[in-house]
Amino acid sequence: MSKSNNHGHAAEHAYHAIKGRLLRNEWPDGTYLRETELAESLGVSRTPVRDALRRLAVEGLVETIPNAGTRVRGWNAQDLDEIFGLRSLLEGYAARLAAQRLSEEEIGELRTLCEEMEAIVARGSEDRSRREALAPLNERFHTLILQGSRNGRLAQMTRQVVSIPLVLRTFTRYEPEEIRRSMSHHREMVEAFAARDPIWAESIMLAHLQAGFAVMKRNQANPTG
Amino acid sequence: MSKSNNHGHAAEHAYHAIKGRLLRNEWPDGTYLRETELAESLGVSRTPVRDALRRLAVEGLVETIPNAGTRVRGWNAQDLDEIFGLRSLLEGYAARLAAQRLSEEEIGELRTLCEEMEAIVARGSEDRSRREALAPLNERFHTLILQGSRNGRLAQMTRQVVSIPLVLRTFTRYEPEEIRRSMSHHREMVEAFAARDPIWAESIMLAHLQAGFAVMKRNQANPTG
DNA sequence: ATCGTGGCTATTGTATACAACTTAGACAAT
DNA sequence: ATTGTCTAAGTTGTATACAATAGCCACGAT
Repeated sequence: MSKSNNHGHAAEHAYHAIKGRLLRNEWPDGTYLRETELAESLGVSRTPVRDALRRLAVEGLVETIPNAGTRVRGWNAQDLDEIFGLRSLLEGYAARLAAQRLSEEEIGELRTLCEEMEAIVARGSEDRSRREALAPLNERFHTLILQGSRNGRLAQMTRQVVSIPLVLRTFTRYEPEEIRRSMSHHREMVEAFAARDPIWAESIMLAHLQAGFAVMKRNQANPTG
Repeated sequence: MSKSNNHGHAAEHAYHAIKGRLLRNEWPDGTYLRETELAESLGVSRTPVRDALRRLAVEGLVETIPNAGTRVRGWNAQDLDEIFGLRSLLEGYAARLAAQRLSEEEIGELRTLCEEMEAIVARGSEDRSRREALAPLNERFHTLILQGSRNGRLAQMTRQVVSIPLVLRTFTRYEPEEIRRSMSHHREMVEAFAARDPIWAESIMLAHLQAGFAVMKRNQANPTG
């Protein structure tokens, strides 16, 4: 039997639904998200929709203008620089802490993730499907490191910052050499963790993110490769 | 004519009122903040109160437990370590960026703030009143640096992290030597900015925060000096 | 005596009704 | 032609009514 009702979950549902549509880029930048409209399309009232929009505003995905509405937030080059600077700072710090705090089991799982990702790359499938197979493993890899930092606030803040560039990931194309480099970074990071070397771990994390940023910037410049 | 009504400001009012009471430590840790109660005491309905509580939960001052309520969040030693680690990371980064980006006018204002704070210290009034006179100037000093980083998200994140230790500031006693050291840090930071030296600026900011943390930890150990 | 069960109360979550503000457009005056 | 004002529609902000959940206490069964 399903629950007789959806009570208690409407706000959560609205949040995930709207966030999903934002991450899939379904609205152009600047679009006003009308509460009534969203409420009807989701089958709930305006109250939980407002709740969800406020949360998304905190995360920076939309901006709320008092008495006028909330609209989809777009990012220019400077925004991307800001976000990437913060992300590097936070994830670099997380890697530094994680090197001292990850359990052997967690390091083992990171190593397994490396192997799985390398297997996918070795299979050499079409670009789009490979990216879709890689994404959840890569996300798990980074999430494990955040957890390994044993700093809950750091993990939460990082998730906030990282959610924004996700919007752009769909458009990013990696060259074969760049994929290999990314895999190599993951490998080396695990080694740094195993060696319990915070500086090594942080450095390679910074290089890893910086390289990814470079790829994204190149793709922003030439949108349709 | 005053505005005929307070419409449009109830949520904002509720937010500031509740946050103020939280920062003044009016409720013990773990106290459940009942929406109806707060609404009546503020003369508004539950709707804007809920809004305010959600915002405060994002900032980490309270925690919301689904279907049970939101309660005042307390911090243990580990929480304080986490918060301070993050604050150092973020404000250090801000100082590094600000060294390259602050305008000459802003550096001038920082220098003026130093002089004003030193004047207050030289006056040598009673500890409590001195602290109250110093606090807004010190806050302005740090805020200027955050703005000078020209990274809005960094400034916003830092404000989030910094608001929490504010709760504890009331209990913190500085020894004369510590006050002098703090003033000296401010001075040196301005010099680092004037020299446009990011590493110097970041280093002295880290030392400044670390020293403040040490004072707070000492006071936590012996609560009533 | 203890454990399980059932209803009761208090509180949160959601829906709806209403008030006030913002904005756009038409019309008039200069 | 341009500017200002007024009106009206649409949207957000707030209040209130209602639904449903969670925790607690009393009560009964074993």
